[in-house]
Amino acid sequence: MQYKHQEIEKKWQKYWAENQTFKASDDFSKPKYYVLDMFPYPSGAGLHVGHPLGYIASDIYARYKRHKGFNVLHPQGYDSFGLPAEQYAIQTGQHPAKTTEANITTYRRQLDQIGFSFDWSREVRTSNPEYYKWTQWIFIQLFESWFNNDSNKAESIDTLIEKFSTSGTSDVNAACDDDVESFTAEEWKAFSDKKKQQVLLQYRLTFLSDTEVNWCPALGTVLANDEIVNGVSERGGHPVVRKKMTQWSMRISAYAQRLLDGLNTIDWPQPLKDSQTNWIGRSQGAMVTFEVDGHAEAKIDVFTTRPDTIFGVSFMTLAPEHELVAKITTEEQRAEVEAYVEATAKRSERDRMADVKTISGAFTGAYAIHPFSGEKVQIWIGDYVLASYGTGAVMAVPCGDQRDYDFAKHFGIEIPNIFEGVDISEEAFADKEKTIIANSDFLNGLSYKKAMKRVIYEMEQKGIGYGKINYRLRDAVFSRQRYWGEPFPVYYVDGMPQMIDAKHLPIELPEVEKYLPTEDGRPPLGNAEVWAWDTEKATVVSNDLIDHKTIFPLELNTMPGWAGSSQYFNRYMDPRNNEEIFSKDKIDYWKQVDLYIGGSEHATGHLLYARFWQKFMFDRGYVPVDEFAKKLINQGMILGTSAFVHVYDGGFASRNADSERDSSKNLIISSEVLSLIMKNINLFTDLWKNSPQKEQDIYLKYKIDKDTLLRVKKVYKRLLEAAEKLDYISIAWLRDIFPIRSIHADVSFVNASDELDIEAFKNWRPEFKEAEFVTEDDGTFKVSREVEKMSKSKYNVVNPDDICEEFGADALRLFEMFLGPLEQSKPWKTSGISGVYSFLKKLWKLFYNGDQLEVSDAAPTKDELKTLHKTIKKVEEDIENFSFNTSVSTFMIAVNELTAQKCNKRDILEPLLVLISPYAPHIAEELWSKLGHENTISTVAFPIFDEKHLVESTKNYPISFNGKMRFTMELSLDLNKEEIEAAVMAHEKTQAQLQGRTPKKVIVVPGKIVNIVG
RNA sequence: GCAGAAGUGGUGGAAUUGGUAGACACGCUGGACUUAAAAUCCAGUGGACAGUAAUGUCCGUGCGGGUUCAAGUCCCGCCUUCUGUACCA
Repeated sequence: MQYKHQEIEKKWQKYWAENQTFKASDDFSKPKYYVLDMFPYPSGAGLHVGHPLGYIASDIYARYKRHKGFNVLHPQGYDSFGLPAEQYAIQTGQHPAKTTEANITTYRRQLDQIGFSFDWSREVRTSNPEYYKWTQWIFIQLFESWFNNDSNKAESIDTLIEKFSTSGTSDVNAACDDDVESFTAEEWKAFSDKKKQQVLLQYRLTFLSDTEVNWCPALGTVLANDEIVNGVSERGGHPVVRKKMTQWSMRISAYAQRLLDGLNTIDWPQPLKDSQTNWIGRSQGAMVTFEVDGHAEAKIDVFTTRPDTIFGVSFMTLAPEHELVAKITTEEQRAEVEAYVEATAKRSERDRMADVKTISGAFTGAYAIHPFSGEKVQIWIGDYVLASYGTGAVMAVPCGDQRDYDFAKHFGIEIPNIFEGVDISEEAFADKEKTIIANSDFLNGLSYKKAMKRVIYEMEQKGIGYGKINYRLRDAVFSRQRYWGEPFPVYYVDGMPQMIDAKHLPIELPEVEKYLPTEDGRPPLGNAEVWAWDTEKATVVSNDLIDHKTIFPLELNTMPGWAGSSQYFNRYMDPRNNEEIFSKDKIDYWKQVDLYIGGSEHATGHLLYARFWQKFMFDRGYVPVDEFAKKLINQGMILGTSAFVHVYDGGFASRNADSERDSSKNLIISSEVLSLIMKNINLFTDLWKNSPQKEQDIYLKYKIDKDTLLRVKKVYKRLLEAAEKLDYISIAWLRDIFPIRSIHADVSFVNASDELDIEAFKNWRPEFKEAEFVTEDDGTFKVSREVEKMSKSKYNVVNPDDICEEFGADALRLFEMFLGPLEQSKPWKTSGISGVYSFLKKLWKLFYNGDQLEVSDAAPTKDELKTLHKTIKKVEEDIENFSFNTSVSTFMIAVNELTAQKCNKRDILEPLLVLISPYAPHIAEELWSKLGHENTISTVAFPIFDEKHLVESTKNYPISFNGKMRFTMELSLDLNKEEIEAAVMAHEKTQAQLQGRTPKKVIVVPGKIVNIVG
């Protein structure tokens, strides 16, 4: 019997589905293991071979853990709300639910054919009402919570109301809006109901606020910071402008410190932790208040990380958008300031970012009062100060900050030096460690650290400032002006948001005619006709019925993409529960994800938001741990190996002098021919110019040998012939230049030896139908290769369907792992797959002799046992270290050795199959059943490594001389150092190496190496 | 600019604590089988030099130094590539 991958793989995929082999049980007595892949978005393009890489790795690990006796949870589902389906709906009018469903079907088929051990009974889809019911539920919980800075955790809003009614705001230390007012308990009690709601909204963990948002006119929506790349939308590259809108936000900033601290408790890749740390952007410093001269009511608050340099302040800079600008600008300066403000507003975010070098600004004419010295300092505006960071104002210390320094130099502002023994004539001095403060009153002579402490103390004494930790992390905008997302469970009474009672959830997405924003600029849900909340019947009713008494309008925004993916990992633990988000006993058993695998692009989006929600859920007692994923691995990207053909792009020598260059007549040159031409371009030009030279002179002039000249002449002749076929005389040869245009060829037309199927290429690209192809000497045409991202536009996409068809899922799985370390990005080359495919055939042949299954029950030999146990050891270590590439090599070595040993012993082959089964599950199941087993191999115990089979009595010692290995020598491991040395010195080759010299030293490391020095 | 990762044959990569550099595979070369091709199998394959040959010598892990009996691996300085991030006060 031959190894027939197609038959075998279909058979076992069917078996697994029918027997629900990979269904995770809720048997709480077994140890659990939770392996999760990052939530896939089912795109219309389907999978390419790069996508399953992480899934294969996690699947191997999941299967391995089953062999190790764990109750494994390995679910899969779909992040099925999202922009592409909606964009498609706008273009075609098709309901996004429909296209999403179709995409999921394709996706599922592709996943199934790779043989993943997913527990599909737990599948979730974020766009299913039964699922988003719980996304809405969490939103309500956030609304009903506030963050108590004193307890450092989220609490029910009731405890805040309690505080307000007993002691007003005096006892409240909360994460809240900046502009909250203070009141007493009596005042609180006297507030109207609406006023109370307004106040509470400033404290809730999800809240409405007028925020400056990133508005993308082309997409008609607001984008989060991480959805913007270089000032344009990540999706589609559309421009983004800043705009004020009323939006739901999430008070993630309350968790900044805990999100930072939590990073120390989880096993995540350092680069990922670093980017979260950066994103959170903690900086320690002080808030300082500056009075403005002549404006008693105006105060400028600044945040600084260098309060120790406060005596170096020689001016202040406000962001052009700062609210005080208009107020304090003097009449003389007004025209200039207004012109500058207008000019900055016009500049797009992108321009501002691209243009970091240009220094610009304007003097307001106003002066601030230095809080310590009482001196007057100029107030400027400049666009290097960002309105959105800190307070939108800085105290400028030109001697200690390069940007302030540059600004001061540019505008001729004074640069006082407050550092001892430092020259600041060329640049600012920012080295904290070497700082000694001078010319600074009470700070003179102090180091950075001491000055910091002292100055903050003085500020607090004088009431002009205080020590503060600032975070870059902004509250996350949670509203999107989209159709295809979770609706908010919110209606509005008198402009105040009200939560719909959790028992009425889900609030389902309404039907709309058009998926675009309404004509008056409301979000797409503004098109819905049945979108009002009847508080008496507790149901969604027609908009006509809105009376603002019992029937109210519903929220028109929807939730962002990250809403559904911030809780799905917990929902998988109990996905069909309609009573609770998950039951307590299940979350207590499964707890958290043990291994999470996915791409690094989610570093500051999904992975930060999900951690935030988890911490919130932990605070409110819903989950037992405050980090959702113990260990995380970023799989690298699989890149494509693009193929290029090179089209000659220069002139031709024509028969008819005034004939135009005909664009349909092309010369396409094979890659090795091309490099010969490039290297010897001047020789070709000389050949064309017909300057006859002696061969000897050519060799000398061009420094080439006879063979090269011969090749050059051959190629030259072929080029002439090709030009002639195109009706030209020749290429118009130019000295030093051979113009070419490189164009992508579809990789499916190229074989393992980089040879192009010319006919296929011509059919694909009809404009080259008439082109002449200049081939290699052997008549083949070679493309050149380059590694690029895998993408349709580069024609280097490889589809896993084709691979599964031709080589099978097992080969695909093995090959993806074999390519290289999981975390690294690496290029895909389909030709390499033949290696793992023939490995599978060799494995098959260990069991089959022709059509005959031949497996012996005889006792294995010592060598066979050694091969087996060395493989067990290595493979187990590899899996534990996620070094899957090396275990594939190990399998190959094992099978090569067993083949050489002609081993067909059951006692060897059975454990070998278990080892291989996580990697190549189909062939393992098939051979396992052929050996007479009735049950699946997937839960058979992993073989146990036994050291005794690897114990050696001798060692083949490498004998080196001055560190260079010269020969090896078989010696007993029982020998001690002296005996080894004696044996080595006695060896004739040693004497030959020494040539009579006496060694200075002989290093003997028993069991390892011998090194003779001298 | 800052942060992180990585530079090893023609290619992907291996060498887990400093101890035989290049495992395993692709590709290539030669051979067997075949009318032929594919598939399969066998042998060789880092470079240079010497030798009919067995074999031997030298060079070799981005570059330059250092530590060590011994360095791809450790230390110092530089170069290149990739990834992330950026007027963050």
